Amino acid sequence: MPRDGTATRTAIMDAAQALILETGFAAASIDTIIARTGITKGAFFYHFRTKAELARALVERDAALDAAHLERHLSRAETLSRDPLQQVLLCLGFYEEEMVAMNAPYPGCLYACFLYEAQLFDAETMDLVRGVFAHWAGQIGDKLRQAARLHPPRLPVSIATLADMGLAITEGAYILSKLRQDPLAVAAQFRHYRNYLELLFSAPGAALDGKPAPA
Amino acid sequence: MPRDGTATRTAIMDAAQALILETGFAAASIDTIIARTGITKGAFFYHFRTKAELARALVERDAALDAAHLERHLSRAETLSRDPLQQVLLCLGFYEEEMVAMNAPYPGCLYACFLYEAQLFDAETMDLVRGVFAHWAGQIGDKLRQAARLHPPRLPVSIATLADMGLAITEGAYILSKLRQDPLAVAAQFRHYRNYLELLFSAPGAALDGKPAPA
DNA sequence: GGAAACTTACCAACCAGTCGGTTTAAATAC
DNA sequence: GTATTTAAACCGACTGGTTGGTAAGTTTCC
Repeated sequence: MPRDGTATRTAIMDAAQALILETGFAAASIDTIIARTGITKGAFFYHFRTKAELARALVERDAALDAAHLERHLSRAETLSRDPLQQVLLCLGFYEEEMVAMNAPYPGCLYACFLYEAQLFDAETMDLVRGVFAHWAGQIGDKLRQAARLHPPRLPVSIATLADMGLAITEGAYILSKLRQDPLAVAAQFRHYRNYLELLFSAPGAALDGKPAPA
Repeated sequence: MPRDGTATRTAIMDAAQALILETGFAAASIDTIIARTGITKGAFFYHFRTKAELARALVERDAALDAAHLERHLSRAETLSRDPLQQVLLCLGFYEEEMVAMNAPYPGCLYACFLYEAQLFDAETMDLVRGVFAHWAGQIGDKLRQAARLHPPRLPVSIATLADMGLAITEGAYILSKLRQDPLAVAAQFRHYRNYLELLFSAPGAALDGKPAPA
């Protein structure tokens, strides 16, 4: 067996993803990708038959990472608390912690990037993106539905759109963060989402103090 | 004076914007734009010296429309209520009404689209986008700051990021709406934003009933 | 007639993708 | 322990189609 090509493959994918988030997919030429990776055209097309195949591979990789990410946070929250509401709040808190720790401005979300060039991709690739969103909202939605049963919400809300709100907040905050070059923007928005859930599911007169959000 | 070219100019811009929201800016070729507009290449380059100039014109047009849009809603809210909190809630309600009335799935936001291809545009064009966001968050932030003075928030929050949340929710909801081809997704998310503001600025034991949000 | 509003024909640069050839290192043969 | 084999991994020149942009001429309307 000859040398291992997986390092090259991931190097291509890393360079491609970074470039795509700078210029978009259409303008991210293969020539630039291979120049940044330090390889040649032949090597690229050995690993990916077409540019579309690279796109799909990138989405698949991110989807797997994100699913594992959520699973990690959720299971950790489930061991730390028995209350589904607390589990959601903890899980969102873990995401927030990571975002606070971020120093570089957020480069953007590949899913959103691809969505805004949607016509360039085959249906299967976009279905993968839809699947990522559906999975996240589904998992969080399940928890929220359990939470709503135990803690009647103070306003009549649809749980499905409430779970979607996490996705919307995330994507919107990525845009703000990217536009303003502000690494903290995402954490701040996540905090507001968590605030909303706390207020929504708290008893009418409950005291809601604690460590205030940093400015 | 020869014939009027403004009709052609707006036709180009309309066709361009629609196409750009389907494929992104880079993949929206001038050839396709002129084919859809029903003109020739010469006509295009008579109205716009470069493709970048078209991009800037599109952003400028949308920026002016959005500013007028906000101004209209805000002044209407200001005549309907004297309380700054109610003014914000009314203003957001007006946005929501429009989004509920929408039947076609949202095509996407030009600002976000351009942001995800940011490197293709000159700094001035992206500054225009930054300006649009800053203006909206500034206006709503002013109202929220007045509201917070009259109605102490139930949780310690940063007003600036609270105003930003409206932008984040909007952009995120556009993405959800576009991905799922769901015209109602934007209204649902806006409703949650309004819920959050209501809960945040309401007295601890206040009754918050009213017409429930539609499923 | 004169200028704004267009048309047509054209070009150099860049694009994704191809193809025959070369290098590399592990497995096998001796 | 060294020579040979073998296929994966990689190279780089090439191509046909598309791109943004140009320039010189034509139409339209006051």
